[in-house]
Amino acid sequence: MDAAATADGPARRAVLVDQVHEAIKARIMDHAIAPGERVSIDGLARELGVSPTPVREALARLESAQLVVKEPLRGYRTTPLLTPAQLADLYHFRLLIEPWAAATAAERADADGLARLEAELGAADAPESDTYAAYRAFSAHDARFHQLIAELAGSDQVREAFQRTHWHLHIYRQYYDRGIGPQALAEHRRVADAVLARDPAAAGDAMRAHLEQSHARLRPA
Amino acid sequence: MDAAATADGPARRAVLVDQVHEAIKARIMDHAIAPGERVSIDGLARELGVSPTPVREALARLESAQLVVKEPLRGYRTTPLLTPAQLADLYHFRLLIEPWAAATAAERADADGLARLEAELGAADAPESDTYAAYRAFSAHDARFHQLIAELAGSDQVREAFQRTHWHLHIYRQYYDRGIGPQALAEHRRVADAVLARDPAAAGDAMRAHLEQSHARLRPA
DNA sequence: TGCCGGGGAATCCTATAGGATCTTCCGGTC
DNA sequence: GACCGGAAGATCCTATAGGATTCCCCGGCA
Repeated sequence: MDAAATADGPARRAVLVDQVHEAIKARIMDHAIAPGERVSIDGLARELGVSPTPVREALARLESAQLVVKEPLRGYRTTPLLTPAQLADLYHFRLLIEPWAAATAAERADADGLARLEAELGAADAPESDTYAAYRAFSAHDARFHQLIAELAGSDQVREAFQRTHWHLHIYRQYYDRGIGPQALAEHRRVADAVLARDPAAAGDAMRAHLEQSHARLRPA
Repeated sequence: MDAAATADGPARRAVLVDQVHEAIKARIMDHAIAPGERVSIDGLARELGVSPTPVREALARLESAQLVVKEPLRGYRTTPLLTPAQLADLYHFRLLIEPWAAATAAERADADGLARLEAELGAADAPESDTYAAYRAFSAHDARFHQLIAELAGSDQVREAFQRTHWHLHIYRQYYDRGIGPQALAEHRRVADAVLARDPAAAGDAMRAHLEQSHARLRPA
């Protein structure tokens, strides 16, 4: 109950509102609720078998996280898909912070951190199938990998900033491409190798290349 | 009541929960509730003369914005003050994104944007007194100035990332220094002059210097 | 003196109720 | 055929109620 407490605390699952929050987030991430679609408070309450009160509280949290937007007296909607311009802005933002994080991780990471990085890469290889389950597994690895890089760089600010971008990308990505796992994984491997070799310049370059190629993969043709 | 609608939309003030949200945020910002202090849901409801339901929803929003943290079945607390290490991390993060924003603003801003920048600087000069009201006015100008730079650079991501940092800094700053207005304002002027002169390199350098000096002013002696 | 256990009060959490607002549909009018 | 007005239904918003958990104090015991 100690090492598992990374950011969310030990065991927050005693309260209904947290379960509701996770359930709604999952539905948005999985596109059980499409981007831009209306989200009914009472409807969700009926569907989840709870009262509207915890649903309301969960939606308020999701609003600050920008997964839904609120129109007073009219209800909530899921956040619309990013426009190409917004997608470009988001990747530009990541280019400002993540290459720095990779380079700094190569400088500062301790032995334990490098071991965790190696373990993350090892555990996530070969997303061969093109199924939805495989996609979700890859996406989870992607989130863990980038957050781990930020953590090794010692910056909570960068880690949290990445996390916010990741939610939007997760929603966006499914619409355009699902066969991106192996390519991204190979790029992750190059970043990790540079970090493990303690080569800051190479790590930064590898991360920059990864982000640019990732953006290119998502950009609509 | 029209020009004030910068990012929040025209008139969201028809719903009680929004008023409650603003009221609680103001109390945290003004230190009517100290950092780390417990925040009682029922207590706030009594104090504001409303029922606990909208208070709950407002606190859930503030939780995602990281102004309060929740301990299930125990209640909310205001976010503790940043440690010196966290403060350094936050400024490092700003150094990654804001000099870029200033340089890009110098490249891309249109005539209208430059006029707004000039107006912002002109309207905010001479915070001579050391009163609390003067501090609040300066802080509001500071937020607008940095967000305007991000906006001129064309990046919503940077603008939102700055906004999140500003909330924490606002809370932090009051504990250490209140006579910082004139210095910061002079640095803002240098940034703005470089942007108005369309000199990206100078704008980036001026912003970098501003952030480093701002950090130095806040760092505990 | 220090530690442990129990009881009451306060607080949190979820459900429910009723008033207010919005949406939708339908008939009437131009 | 197009536009406008009103009524029914659904939805949102706020208040209130009751059960569950936690906090706090105080008396008993080592």
